[in-house]
Amino acid sequence: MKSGQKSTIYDIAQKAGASPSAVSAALNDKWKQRRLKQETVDRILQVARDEGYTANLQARGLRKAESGLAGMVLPDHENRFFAELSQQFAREAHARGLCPAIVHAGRDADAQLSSVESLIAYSVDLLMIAGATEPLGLAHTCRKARVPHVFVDHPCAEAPSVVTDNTGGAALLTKTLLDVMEPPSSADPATWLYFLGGEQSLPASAERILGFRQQTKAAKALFDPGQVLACGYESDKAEAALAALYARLGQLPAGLFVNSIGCFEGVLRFLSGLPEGDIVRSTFGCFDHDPFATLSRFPLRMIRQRADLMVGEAFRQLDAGTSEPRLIRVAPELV
Amino acid sequence: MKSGQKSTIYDIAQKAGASPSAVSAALNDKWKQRRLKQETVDRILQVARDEGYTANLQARGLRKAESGLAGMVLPDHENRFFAELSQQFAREAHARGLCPAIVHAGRDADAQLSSVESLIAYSVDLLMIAGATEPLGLAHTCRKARVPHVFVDHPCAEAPSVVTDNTGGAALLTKTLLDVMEPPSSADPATWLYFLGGEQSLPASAERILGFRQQTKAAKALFDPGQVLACGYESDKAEAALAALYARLGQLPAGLFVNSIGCFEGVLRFLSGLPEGDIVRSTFGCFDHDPFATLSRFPLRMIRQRADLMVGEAFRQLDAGTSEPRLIRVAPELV
DNA sequence: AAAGGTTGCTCAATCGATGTAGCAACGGTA
DNA sequence: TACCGTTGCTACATCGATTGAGCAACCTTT
Repeated sequence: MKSGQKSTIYDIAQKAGASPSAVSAALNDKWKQRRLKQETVDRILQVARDEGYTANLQARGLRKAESGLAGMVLPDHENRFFAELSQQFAREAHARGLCPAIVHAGRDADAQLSSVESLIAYSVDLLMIAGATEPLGLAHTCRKARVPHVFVDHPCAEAPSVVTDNTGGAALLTKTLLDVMEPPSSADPATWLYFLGGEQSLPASAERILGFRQQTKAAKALFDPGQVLACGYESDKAEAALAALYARLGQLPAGLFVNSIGCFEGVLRFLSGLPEGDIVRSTFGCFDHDPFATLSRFPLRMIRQRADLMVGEAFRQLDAGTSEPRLIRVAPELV
Repeated sequence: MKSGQKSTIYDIAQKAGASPSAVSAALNDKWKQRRLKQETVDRILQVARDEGYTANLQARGLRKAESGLAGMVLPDHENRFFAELSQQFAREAHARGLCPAIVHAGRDADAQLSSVESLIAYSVDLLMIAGATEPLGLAHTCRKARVPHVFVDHPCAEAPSVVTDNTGGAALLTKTLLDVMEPPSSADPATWLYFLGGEQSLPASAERILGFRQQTKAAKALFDPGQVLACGYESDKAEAALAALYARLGQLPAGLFVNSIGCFEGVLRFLSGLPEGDIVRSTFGCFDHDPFATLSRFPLRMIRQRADLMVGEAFRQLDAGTSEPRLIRVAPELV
């Protein structure tokens, strides 16, 4: 107080005429087990309050070999879904009395690894990893350090993981779109439903494509491998791919399943150059959600990943203490 | 290694046939000052590498009375602007060799205070506070703990602060909207430009309203206090307020200055229930930015706060070590 | 009065890294 | 031979909180 320095249990002990151990016990509500008099405890707590004492969590962490920190690693925050994940993570961490430490590590595997190592060096009590580029290495590091960990969004084959039910979500969106469209005919590619965006090699995309195929096949609306345009995740690529499709068909396709919000941005850019009439004949869906996408001038079905449920599931895994691999799928919702 | 436990400098010392001090010196590149033989150092480093040693940052932090953590407190992440702030913060923290610890504290003053205290308890090396509800108390706590701190978005009268030039930005947006609209007439409230959202009592809103008033007055388009609808920041409130206005006017107003992206969401919800023709006669502006909003079905001018510049300025304040109050305004851009 | 139990506390080691102070061995100088 | 300087290292206290072990003082019991 006097010098503006933070006070320690030693200061408090002195002012309260007690020992540091007594102070510690009093502050941690362990005074009954340690058989301190109520009176002594009251005295200590009074002094602590007067001094504005707050524990040095590094010292506690060092002693107890834990930190009270909940670590999260994720690629970035510019994505609505990740933003929701981190928000929910912070909420749940708080509810467990942990302080969230969130690190943006980008998409680079090495950067992600160094972020994980750095969090481990702080003795984080748990680690949630979203959008891991190379999950196996990260899981290995976590296990070596005995840190409870869980993967979200991108699963890991060797650790508990929570992911969106991509196949189911894609199937749902596909079915919804087909229900709204005129029945496609094999003769005319312009009447087909196309899948746009993502990469075959990535599990998430692959699963969505699977869901798309299942439903189009069931509805006898799968005619050609060319219905799936896995052009990548960048908006530019999606814009270009759609432009090419438009040129080939001479018009927009009857239906378009857009694989991510980034791609959808590209789609919107392309559409903004078209006359109104061209657009209203088409049906659009997007596997991702953004409240502002409702702004579009045509009806749009969207799949919203349930960040809240996913984080909840992830914490349940951590609470359960399982470190065995396990894949949990959370159904997304149709908006 | 063998037991999977993390190794310490003591383990390394033993395996390398050296003392813990020597190990510490070697690992911290202080061996020249400590006069260790190159050979010894090499031996130590080799062992450290083999063991996969990483320092216990809590122990180091305890000893050095610092943590290598850069703390940030912000209300939430659902807002694009805050998301950008935190992203930029993480980048800059990283560039300084610090690990970002980002806490979502909501808008509640007590929650924010306890977040700040908690971060201080971890001996964060600096603290950036965005959107503080009651900055003075927070600043006081930081000063008492001698933690360098800076406020962003919501300024503090007693500490370095970086804010958007709200007045200037609002004036710019107002002027832009008025330039596009038909000249409003005092006789017909439906021809007016309205301000929607925010709270008079909050500095940011007050400044924006000031900028709005300046420009509408200059353009002789300020007719009535009722032109400013400070209904709060929630989308529901904004939706309700706009609905009420619509009911009163029998139509949409000629111009609408929406105070934040959250409010704009409410506006969009309301508009989605209206026929196309009703909307095209109005001019919209929003003091906030979202990439998707640029693709809306009506033209929309947006003010984009420069999170990147703001965080940069904020770090410059921290680097300079000034703890004296100082208010830095960063001009936003029109999109 | 000796033995045993309870009450109310304190001592001291511990966590892992850091850094000052200092020790031993050697070479050179007077 | 005694003295000093350099080189290469180690010992030990320290940061602040936690916690097992243990010590007085007091009260019962036989």
